[in-house]
Amino acid sequence: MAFRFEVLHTDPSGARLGRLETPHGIIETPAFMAVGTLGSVKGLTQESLESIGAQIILANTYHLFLRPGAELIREMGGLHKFIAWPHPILTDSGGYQVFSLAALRKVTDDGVEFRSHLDGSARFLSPEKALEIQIALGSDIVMVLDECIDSSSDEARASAAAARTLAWAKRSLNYFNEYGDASRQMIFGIVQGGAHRELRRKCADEMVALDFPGYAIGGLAVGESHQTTCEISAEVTSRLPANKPRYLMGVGRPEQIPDYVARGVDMMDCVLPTRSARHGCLFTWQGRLLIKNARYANDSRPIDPACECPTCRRYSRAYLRHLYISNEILGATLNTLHNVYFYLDIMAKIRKAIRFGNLLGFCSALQARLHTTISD
RNA sequence: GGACGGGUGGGUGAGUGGCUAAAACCAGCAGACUGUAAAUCUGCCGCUCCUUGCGGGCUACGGAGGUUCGAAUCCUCCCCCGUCCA
Repeated sequence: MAFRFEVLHTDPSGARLGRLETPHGIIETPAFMAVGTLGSVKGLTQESLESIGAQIILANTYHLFLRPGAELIREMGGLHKFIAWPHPILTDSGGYQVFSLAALRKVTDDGVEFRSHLDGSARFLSPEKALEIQIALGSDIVMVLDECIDSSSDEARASAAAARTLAWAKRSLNYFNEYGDASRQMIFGIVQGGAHRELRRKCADEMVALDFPGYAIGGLAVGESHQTTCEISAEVTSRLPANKPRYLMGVGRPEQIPDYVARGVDMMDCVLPTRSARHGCLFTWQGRLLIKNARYANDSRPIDPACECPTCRRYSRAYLRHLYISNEILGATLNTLHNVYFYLDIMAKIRKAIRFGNLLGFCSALQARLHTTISD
C-alpha cells in the first residue's frame, strides 16, 4: 500500500506519535511542514532542507498554477522532479488565497475567480480545477479547495462558508475518485466553521462521513485567540477518526505547537519560521531574538548556544546582524536554516516527549520562556 | 579678476514670506509577522520640560546685519563650493 498511517503511541494529553508512509518517504508525526509556496522554501536549497531533516514540504496550487503553470510542471516530470525534491510534498489548494487575496477574488458556489496579482488576468479555481492541477503536480498529499474566512465572521457567514466547503469537498472527492490515483496521492478534506463550535462539529461530522483518507482543520489562527484555536481544534479532532492523520493548517508560534499536538494534531505548517527569519526574527529556546538589535553588533555567541543547527554551529550573532543590516542574501538563508531547524527540533523533542508520555511536562518547560523576546 | 549656479536637520535632497522642527528617500533605533501578493510592513528619529498633550520652552536652513506683525524663503555685506570666461 502506497499510503499508510499508523498511530504508534498516544500520550495522556491526547497527543499522538505516528508515522505516515507515502510513495516519496515516511513522515514522522507530529510533523511540521516548512512552507515552499512556489516550490521553494524561501532562502533554502533542497540539500540544506535534507541536511536538517525536513521530511515534507508544502507547495501552493494557486501560486504554481499562475506560474509556471501546472502543465509545464507535468511536462517536466511532476513537481518532485521539477523542484528536485524527491521527498513528500503537500500541496495546499488555494483555499487560503480565498482568504488572503480577498481584495482580488470573487467566490461563488462554482468556485473562485481570482484576478492574478502577477498580471491582472482573470483566473478561475474550482474544486475540480484545484484537483486537476494537484493531480498534474503529483504532490503526495492534495488538499480540497475550501473557503477560508476570518475567524471573527458571524455564524451565518461561517455557516455558509462551511456549507460551501463541504459541497466543494464532495465535488473534490468525486473528481479525485474519477481522475486521481489513491495509490499515488492522498486527499485531505478540510473542516471549516469559523470560531463556532456547533458549526465545527457539524462540518467535521459531515466531512468524516465523506470518508477522506485524512482531515485538515482550516480557518484557524486567523485572528482569534490562541485559546479559541485550541478549543476549536480539540472540538474537531475529537470527532475525527483516530486512525487517520489530522492536519492543523497554518500554525503556529513555537510555544503554541505543543498545545496543538496535545489536541491530537499530527501535522502543521506555518510561514512563521521562514518569513520571520527573513525579517530578522529568530526563534531560540530562550525566546525570540531580533537579530537587527544594536546589542548584537559585537556579540560573538551563536543565535542559540543550545541549538545544533548549521547556522549556530558556525556563525555569530554579530555576523548575522551584519548580514541582516547589510541586506545580504546569506543572512536570510542562514536565519531561515536556523528557524526551520528550530521548528523541526521542537517536533523531534515533542515526539520524544510523547514516546515517554510526558508531553505536558515538556509543554510547561517550553512555554515558560518561549513567548518572550530575549534581551541578553 | 569677471559671469553664472549653489550652500537646508547624520547623508542625499524638496521647500522660494505665515499651513515649516522643515517633504521624500537613505542611514540610525525599536516593533510586528501564524495553510506567503511579505528579503515585507509599522512606529520613532534637533534639544529639553512636564499634568505625555494633535502640550510648553529653547535651538535650527553657510555667517553677520537688515526689511516685515512674521524670514530657510526678500535686501546688504562677508565666507565657502561648482561651472564657465580672462
